[in-house]
Amino acid sequence: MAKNRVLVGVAWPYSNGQQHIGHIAGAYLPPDVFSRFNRMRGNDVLMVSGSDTHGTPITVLAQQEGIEPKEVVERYHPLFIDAYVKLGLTFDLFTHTDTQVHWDVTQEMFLVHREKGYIYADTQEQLYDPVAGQFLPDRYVVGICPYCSSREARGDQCDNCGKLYNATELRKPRSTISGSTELEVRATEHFFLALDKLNADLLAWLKDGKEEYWRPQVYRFTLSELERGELRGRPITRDIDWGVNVPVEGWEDKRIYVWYDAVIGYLSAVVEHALLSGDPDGWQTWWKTGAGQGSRVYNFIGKDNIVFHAIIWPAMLLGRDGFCLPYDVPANEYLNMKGRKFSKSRGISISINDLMERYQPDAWRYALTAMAPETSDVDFTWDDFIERVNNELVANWGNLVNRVTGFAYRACDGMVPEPGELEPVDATLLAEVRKGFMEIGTLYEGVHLKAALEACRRLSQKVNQYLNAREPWQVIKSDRQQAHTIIYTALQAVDWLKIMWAPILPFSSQMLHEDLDTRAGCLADSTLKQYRMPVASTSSCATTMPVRAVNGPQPICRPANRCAGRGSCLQNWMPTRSWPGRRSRVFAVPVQTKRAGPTVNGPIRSRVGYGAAVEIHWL
RNA sequence: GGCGAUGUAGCUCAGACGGUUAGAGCGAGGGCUUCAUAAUCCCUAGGUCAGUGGUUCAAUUCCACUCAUCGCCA
Repeated sequence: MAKNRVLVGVAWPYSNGQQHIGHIAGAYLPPDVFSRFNRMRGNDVLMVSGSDTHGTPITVLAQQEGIEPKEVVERYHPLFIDAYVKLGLTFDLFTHTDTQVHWDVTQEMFLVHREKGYIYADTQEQLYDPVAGQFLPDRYVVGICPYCSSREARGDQCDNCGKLYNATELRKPRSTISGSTELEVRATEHFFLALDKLNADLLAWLKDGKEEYWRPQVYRFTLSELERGELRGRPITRDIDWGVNVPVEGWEDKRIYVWYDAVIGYLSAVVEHALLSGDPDGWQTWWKTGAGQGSRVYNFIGKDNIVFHAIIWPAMLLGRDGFCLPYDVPANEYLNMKGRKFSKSRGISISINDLMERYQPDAWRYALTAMAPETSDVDFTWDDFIERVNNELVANWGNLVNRVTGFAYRACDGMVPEPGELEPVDATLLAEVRKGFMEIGTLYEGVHLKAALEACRRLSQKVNQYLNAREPWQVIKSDRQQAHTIIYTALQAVDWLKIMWAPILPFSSQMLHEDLDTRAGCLADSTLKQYRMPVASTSSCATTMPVRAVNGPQPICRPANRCAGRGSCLQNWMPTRSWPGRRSRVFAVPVQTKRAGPTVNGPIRSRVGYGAAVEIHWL
């Protein structure tokens, strides 16, 4: 495994509705912060995800609205992309599961698993609706709970008492498709993934050092599941007509169950990225083990998804030889709205597509990182959001930048001053800030993003303290040279801090980057290595560079207006500047036309039949 | 029901192979300062660390159980 290759897999959102800030805080912003850090660190990073286009949530919604599942996907997929771009999420590829590549990769994996004996066929008894002429998977049937007699129990589980059962045990079952209660129990054949055969291997993989760095709740949950040794075969096909075809003769009327194909997206998206990059075999560099190959694979998810990413997907990879298994699965808990789960149906929701209409991206990135539910569920409140942005981000870091660059601009003719001999206090400050590269870098690397944010804030405070102690605005009246030394020191500290902040605050860091050096390029293209230099010879804050060429520095971030949540209070909180695109990334692929009939495929690089990619620029 | 997690100052969270006065930020009260985005900086107040029982010389930190909340149960 090559340590400097980092593959960041982000949970695949169901494209059956808009996402809310709970999703962002839990599973979408953290991988971006992490990826940005790794890129600046000089690692090769590939961050991929896409819309999960299959599954009953989508077909149910389509049925309700009387439209095709594809139309549901086409409605929400672009909304995801729009919000991600505005928030500055740097996906190398955000695709979806209805691409030819994904179908090919999925079917290939299915065939390999089957050939190796990890997939077998078995019959199940299931409810059949003669009126609709189809079998009824769990979400398509309701009835009376066999245990607590609750009405409106779902096909597989009762919401009231939480019991699990087979739909055939339901009393008075009713089809949600036709409404019919004249249901039959029929035998139906399905393929199963033999997880039991992989239980021991999974346990060995988990126990091989994962306890050292996995989040405790993820590790313990996974461990307890595996140690019981009771993993069972799990059905991977269903009697539906939306999803990836089963690549076996005689199975044309069934589809691969969404959970099996969705996680394969982590592989198929890399394959697709390789094809788009003109290097069809490039995916192996990321996924295959062996000399000079492989990567550290991270899967950022919510806590509801742990079983799929820490057990099932690793099992599927073990079922093929020579593939990298997840290195870490940093699952987050939930960000809730005042103790209640975000729920679109109950009107408890802040959609991610609303976020950028209200506040600038870095405000969200800061607040949601600070509030991140890393160890337990967290309540989101607007007051909390406003206070964090105004009293922490703006007051501490934003104001520091403003006072330092502003004073430097006015007192030193818009140039970074030539420092004299550093006093011990000056050198001490710079030494402390420089240590932050190591300390904060370690935190980012271990995905302790909240702690990294706090460490950044603490260092920013050190610089504020330093300024209050040194008072350059007083010193300059009597000793110009010493004042210049102080300003230089503060500027250097701020210049370093902007790098430490950059993964969380890419937009404002870029703004400051340009304020300190008008010839500066894109900060996201820089690597931390460049900045690990002794103060005396640092080039990042070169003494001949203007602090800001024309009108003096502008605030890099501004206070948030108190009327958040009620709309139309945005005028003073939009990004203060915009940039031309600096860096292009293949980002989105339009939903392609649904293909007809089953596809029994050959090698996975044989087809490139997907729609045109879109180039997106990001910082 | 089973498994896992969470429950620490008003709020959001840290923390401790068990051991002197349990930490931070925000909020609150007071003060200095004015380079700065009514920001900074300093000081103060605030907690019987969910409850009960157990192990121990000593537990908030380990164990058991209870309660509340969340996730998973293929």
